[in-house]
Amino acid sequence: MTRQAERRDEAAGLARAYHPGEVEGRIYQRWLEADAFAPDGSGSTADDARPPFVVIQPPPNVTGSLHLGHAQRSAVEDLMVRHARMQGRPSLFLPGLDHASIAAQYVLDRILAQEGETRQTLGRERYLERMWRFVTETREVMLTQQRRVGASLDWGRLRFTMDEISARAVREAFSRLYREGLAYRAEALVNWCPGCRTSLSDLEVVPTPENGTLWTLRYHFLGDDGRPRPDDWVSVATTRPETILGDTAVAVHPDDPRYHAAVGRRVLIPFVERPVPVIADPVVDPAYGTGAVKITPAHDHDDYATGRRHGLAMITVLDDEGRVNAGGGPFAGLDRYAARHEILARLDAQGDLEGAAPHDMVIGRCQRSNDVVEPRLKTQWFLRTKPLAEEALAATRAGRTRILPARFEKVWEHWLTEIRDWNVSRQLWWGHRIPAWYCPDGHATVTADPAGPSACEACGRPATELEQDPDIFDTWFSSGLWPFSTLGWPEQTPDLARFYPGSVMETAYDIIFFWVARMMMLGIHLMGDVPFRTVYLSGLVRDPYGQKMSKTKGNVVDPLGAIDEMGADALRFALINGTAPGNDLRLGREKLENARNFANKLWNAARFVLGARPASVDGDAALVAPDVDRLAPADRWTRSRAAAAVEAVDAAMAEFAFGEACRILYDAVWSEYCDWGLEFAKVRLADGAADEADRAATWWNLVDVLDTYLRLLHPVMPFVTEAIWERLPRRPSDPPLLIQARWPAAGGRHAAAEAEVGALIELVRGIRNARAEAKVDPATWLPTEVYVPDRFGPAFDGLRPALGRLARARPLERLAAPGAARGGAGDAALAVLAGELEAEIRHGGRDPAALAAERARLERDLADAERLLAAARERLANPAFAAKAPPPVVAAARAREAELADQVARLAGRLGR
RNA sequence: GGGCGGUUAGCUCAGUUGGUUAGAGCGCAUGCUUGACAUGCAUGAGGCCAGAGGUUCAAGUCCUCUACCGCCCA
Repeated sequence: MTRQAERRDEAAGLARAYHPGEVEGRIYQRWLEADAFAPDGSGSTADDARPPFVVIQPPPNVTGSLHLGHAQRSAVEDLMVRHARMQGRPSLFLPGLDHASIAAQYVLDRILAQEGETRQTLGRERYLERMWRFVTETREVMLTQQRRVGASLDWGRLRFTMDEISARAVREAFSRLYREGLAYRAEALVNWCPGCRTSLSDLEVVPTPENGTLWTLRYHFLGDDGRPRPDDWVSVATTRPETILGDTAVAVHPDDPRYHAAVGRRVLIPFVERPVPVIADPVVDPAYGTGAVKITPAHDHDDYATGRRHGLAMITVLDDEGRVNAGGGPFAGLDRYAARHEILARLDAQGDLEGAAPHDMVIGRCQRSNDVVEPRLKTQWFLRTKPLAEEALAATRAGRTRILPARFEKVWEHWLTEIRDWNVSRQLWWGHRIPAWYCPDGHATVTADPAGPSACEACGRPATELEQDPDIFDTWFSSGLWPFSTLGWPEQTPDLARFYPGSVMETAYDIIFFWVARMMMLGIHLMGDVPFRTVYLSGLVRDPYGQKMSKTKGNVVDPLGAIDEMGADALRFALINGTAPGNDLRLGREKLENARNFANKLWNAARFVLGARPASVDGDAALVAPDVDRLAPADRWTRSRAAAAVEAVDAAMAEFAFGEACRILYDAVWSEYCDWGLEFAKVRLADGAADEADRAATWWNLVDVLDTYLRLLHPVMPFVTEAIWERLPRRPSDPPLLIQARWPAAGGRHAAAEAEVGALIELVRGIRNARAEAKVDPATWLPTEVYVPDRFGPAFDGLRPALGRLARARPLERLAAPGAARGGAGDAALAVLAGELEAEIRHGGRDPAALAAERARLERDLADAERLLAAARERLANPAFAAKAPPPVVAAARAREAELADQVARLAGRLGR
């Protein structure tokens, strides 16, 4: 950098390039110190008469760390909140953390294993102490990361799903559901993870394709003497030979002729020597295996249903860790897979293993530990979801809650219609303990009182004889209360009255059932109103190849790394720009670089504006809206284009089209404000001949328009906009910080300026194009004559110096009449036609190559125009078009035809035709 | 098996209720240290909007079917 350049930078007070690392921490601190985040903070500029805007943040896992999905959600949520805040709405953005019991235990158990400990060696109490220590450390990681992203969360209202307020809400919710008969305890077949040693909800079981084996085994029929007949058997097919120990029947299809004679007879289950009947049931698929299947009601969901229909015994043969239990005869103590191996070997040895065939199957695995899920009979708490789901469905059908994008409504409908009861018991320690106490007679007493019941509700036995359920709740139960537990429910707090229901629930579409549905069901039931008006579902963030990011694949982009390198604004912009709601996003380096470049562009535009302040303007002067009459046409154009951006961004925001809003602003700032607005103004500001007041007006206009763009961009790029704004002159009525400032009001379009200056811009483009194609050295000034219709005259005169510079035209003369046809092709002038406007560039030379290029360009333009003209005429020639299309469309088509015809004529003339 | 989404420039993606010439970023080509920015400037090339039917004055956009890819549910 030259010395001179350095001095200029000092003068502007801004570094040559935007360095986010130098401003982000300081800016976030300023927001915090100003107390600008809370709706009722001392720095809030909200208008309390306006309706509040509430986003309760989906609480990330306390033991996790921020990934790009979180970053995107935070960016989107923060964008909505900052926008609402600037509109003067009291805006609450409530932060929180989720205890994520099974995930947290999984993480901690692995750490303990490294220390040679286990959950069991520590015991419940010490384990929980350890967990609290652990989450106290990890929670800071998450919170710091949220700040780095720039999320304007109300930290004073930070909540944790395991804090006392949440705990109270959980107890209260459960005891109410229990009293209403919506929570019940029953023995049922549940999904059991032997690794995590807990039951799981249906949603936590991931169906996984597997290359398994289908074995065929022989069960021998019992003879009249009660002994198995060596030569008389039924062949059954199974993928799980170890479960034969729990078999209580063999089933065939009632219409299967192969087995008519077998139904009603009895076979002997080997090893456990159990006689069981052959039954007929239509669920059996005769085409599967041999058409005869073994029935293990205690270890298979389908068999469980069959067993219940036929009143079969349910014999559990596996324990909590997936080992064969004492009922498993010679195999007791073996792991389920070791037992499988052993059983097959012994069946084979005794000639009862008939065959084995490869078999593609789907098995359930634990979402967390990936262990194969084992269905087991357990006594657990369940929620009756049907009535709750109906209320949730009614709410979305009536539009009391809107789901965006709307296509997810179908998925929503289907899931809630088919919903099954929700198993909420978990055999874990880290979570909310179920507030149910049992007396020796088996009566259950449920209470919201943290001290527990004083006596058994049913038989009056004293508390000392009661024992609390050792289980905890499914994490999603407490998460389901989040929209109101965070606001203090069940206490009727002022926050609850003011901020429930929330405005928008923003989350990724993959937890619509896990979480959104549960919040809806519990919110409507317990609060009497939906928890939020809008559900906004984001897409998933993927790597550049479309893969889901995961630690095991090693393709995870660390948001903090991206922020360090590119800046938080760049990350936010990259995560939102050009996205559509519910659509996945592939994020790669290019998008981040593009966003970083945009932030830098904005920074440099500000640098220019600040550095270009005319000497006559006091550096400390307050921003005054410039006198529009005094402005040059280009200034009015710049102003009007900003007004257009306000309109377009408002429209996009109203539809939650945030990606579209970003795109509009990117274009407006870069392609309009910087490329043309600043370039036009540059010339006027440097024009020594111009009136000092005119120069000041132009400069103030640049400041004013930049101020508008900073406001529009602030929700998505809060740091760089705030950093610029703090150096920019502002109105006396403005607050100290941009975060507190008002969103720009719509209005102020200037149609004439847009049309006139727009046409002149096209002319400059045409001239540049002609020069480039003729290989004119860009540095060369060429005499240029321009024709503009009279109505564009004043605009042309006002812009003449700027046009001259941007088109490298000197001298730049105005022709009185269209002149494109004058010279004819082949003279030493380049002809340019831009709409009604024309230019002739005198380049003097008669280089044959340049002449040929010139002619080729005009030929190409003519061919294009003719093609378009033909299309336009064909359209108009259709009588139905004029008859049926709306009049404005027809009028536009006619005008278009005339314009094209004129262009064709002029181009043809120029080419000597 | 049921449902949803995608298929638009070499790549990644926008495209609001059908309405002038389908856009962007990156990449590519050519040329530029032009007084904010090389994280930049200028100019350009590049698209039968997956395929086939249909509705309409008019279809990337609405309907039907097909193909391929992906996701969800069972």
